[in-house]
Amino acid sequence: MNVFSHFRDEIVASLREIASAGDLPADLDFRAVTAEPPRDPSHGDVATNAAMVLARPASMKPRDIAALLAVRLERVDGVASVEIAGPGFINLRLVSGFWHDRLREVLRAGVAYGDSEIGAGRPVNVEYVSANPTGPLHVGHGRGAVFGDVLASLLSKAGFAVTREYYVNDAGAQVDVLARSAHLRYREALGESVGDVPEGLYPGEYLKEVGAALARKHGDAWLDKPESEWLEPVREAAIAAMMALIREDLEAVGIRHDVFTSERALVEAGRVGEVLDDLEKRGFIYTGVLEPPKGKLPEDWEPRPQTLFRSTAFGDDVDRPLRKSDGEWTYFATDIAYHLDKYRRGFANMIDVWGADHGGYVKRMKAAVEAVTGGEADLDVKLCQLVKVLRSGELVRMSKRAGDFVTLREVVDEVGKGVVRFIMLTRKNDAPLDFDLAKVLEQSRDNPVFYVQYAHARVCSVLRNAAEMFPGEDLSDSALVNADLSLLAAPEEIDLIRMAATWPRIVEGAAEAHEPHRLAFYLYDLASQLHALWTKGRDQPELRFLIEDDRPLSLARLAMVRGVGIVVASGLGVFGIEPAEEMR
RNA sequence: GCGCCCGUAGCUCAGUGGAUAGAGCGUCGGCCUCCGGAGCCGAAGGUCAUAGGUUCGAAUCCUAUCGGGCGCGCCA
Repeated sequence: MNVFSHFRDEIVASLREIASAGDLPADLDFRAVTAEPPRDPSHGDVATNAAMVLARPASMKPRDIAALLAVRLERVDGVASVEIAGPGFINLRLVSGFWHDRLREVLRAGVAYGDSEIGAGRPVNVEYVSANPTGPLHVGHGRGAVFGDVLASLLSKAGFAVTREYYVNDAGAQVDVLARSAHLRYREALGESVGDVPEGLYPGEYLKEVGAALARKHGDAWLDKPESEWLEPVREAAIAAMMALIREDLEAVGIRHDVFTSERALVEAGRVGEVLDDLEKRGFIYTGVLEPPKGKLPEDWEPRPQTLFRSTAFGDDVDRPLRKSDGEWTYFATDIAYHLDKYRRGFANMIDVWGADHGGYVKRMKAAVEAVTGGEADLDVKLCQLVKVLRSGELVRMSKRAGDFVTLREVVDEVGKGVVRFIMLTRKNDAPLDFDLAKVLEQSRDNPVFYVQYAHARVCSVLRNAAEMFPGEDLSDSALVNADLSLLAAPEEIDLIRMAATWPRIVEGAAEAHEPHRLAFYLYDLASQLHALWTKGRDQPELRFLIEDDRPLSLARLAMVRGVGIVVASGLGVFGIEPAEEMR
């Protein structure tokens, strides 16, 4: 249960009753009414702004509305008291039994706790990674990869029908460069001395294996032959090899896409021509000459008539070219066809995860989606900022093997996939991220992965101790749910349960905002509160989780501690991280 | 020049239009013979870049300015 949407429903129901009794205007709009945790916990458990937001439309004083509402809210299940405060807030204080019920809910649900129906089974397509098939993934790709993957899991937990998609850019000039680079390595594999890799080709050593494989399979069939004879087959082989490499890299961080869509296949199926014909008929395509870009002028700039999409009609700054001077489609043109393809496959909700360097591309893509779907589809583009890889504060320089960047694989091999997945979400997607290889392995509060994992391990540890202290006692979740939870009455205990019971609200909020990093911050806070209470037990033995001569109280506290462990596990589950049983 | 993102404590950053803006690190002071050590409690530290505006209420929304990052036809 999302406690806050539950009470919001109760509040709105009460408002409707008041309206039908004639004490409020009949046609009030309640959308602005919220129910939230008050910033200051001493104000109670749930606060609503109802009286303040309705005052003006109802032409009444906030306090008068609050008084009417308070009377009814006092009778709502779980409400202990209602007070009107400040400019017109209504603060609800809940009975502790309400929180005990939530704890039972956690224990019954297990890691499914926090699952929500707000998605109502609606399909969402999350497209992420989509790195060019020209080499291994670097850490920047890794951030987008983890972000997209966890966002997908989060949306799935929130009740959406999620498809994880990878768009394979296997049609542009970059894959021809790849083919030439692979052919060079092929010649090398056949004994030729190629020297330094020429400017304009991919220098990465990972292509040596591709060249060697080509040599094994095809012998000297493409040696000393014109490019036209080998370009296509070499390209196919190289793309396949690169995609295999990328999928291994993704597998190493625990990512598997449901769908791989090939750009080349879309082009060859004539889908680009189709969508552009349609746009042309509707008058969104014309031939024109663009103004030269301001600022840094390309050296070979010359005014030239181009096939342009009227993206300015949909909020873009300039109209965008669809055809290159060699007659090929621009990337944008194929991307329009691709997004229409997603829409036709049933996705009115699309999320694209891109690197921040593609920021200038967002407006035109949104414009295009609006144009080709008649405004029926919603595209959200999430831009992931750069990752700076450090070791104890020192910038880590690029690796030779890959060419010029730190590969995702190197980082995963060094610190583990769970750490990579968590750290990538400890910042908002649009803020730059420092990834310190030394710090993320520290066992300290400064390291969020450790701190959160330690909370789960500590819960497991307490349970292990309990099993020794109370041999024969059933300590499973289904047994703990029957513990006498009314014994959990200390404010610290209710606070901890309240925090754990906020999880469903965090899930829904993060899912709606497409912001998985919120989960990381929440888990850190929850862990912090558990550790604090544990430590408090040192000075105040009566607060310890296990008290040998008070079995009922110990069982109740085990239920609480276990509840926290479940929520941590549920959160780590969304992150795709295995919760730790112990920290050794 | 234009567009997008960002500007919050000494540093790194949270903060879904709500009440007295939070956390970690660092600094200072205390605690640490514990269910599992890798920590806990407290203090100091803020013109939320600046100036206007909208609102009962703005770090949050709008406008302008300043500062930083990214991008700016035929790359993807």
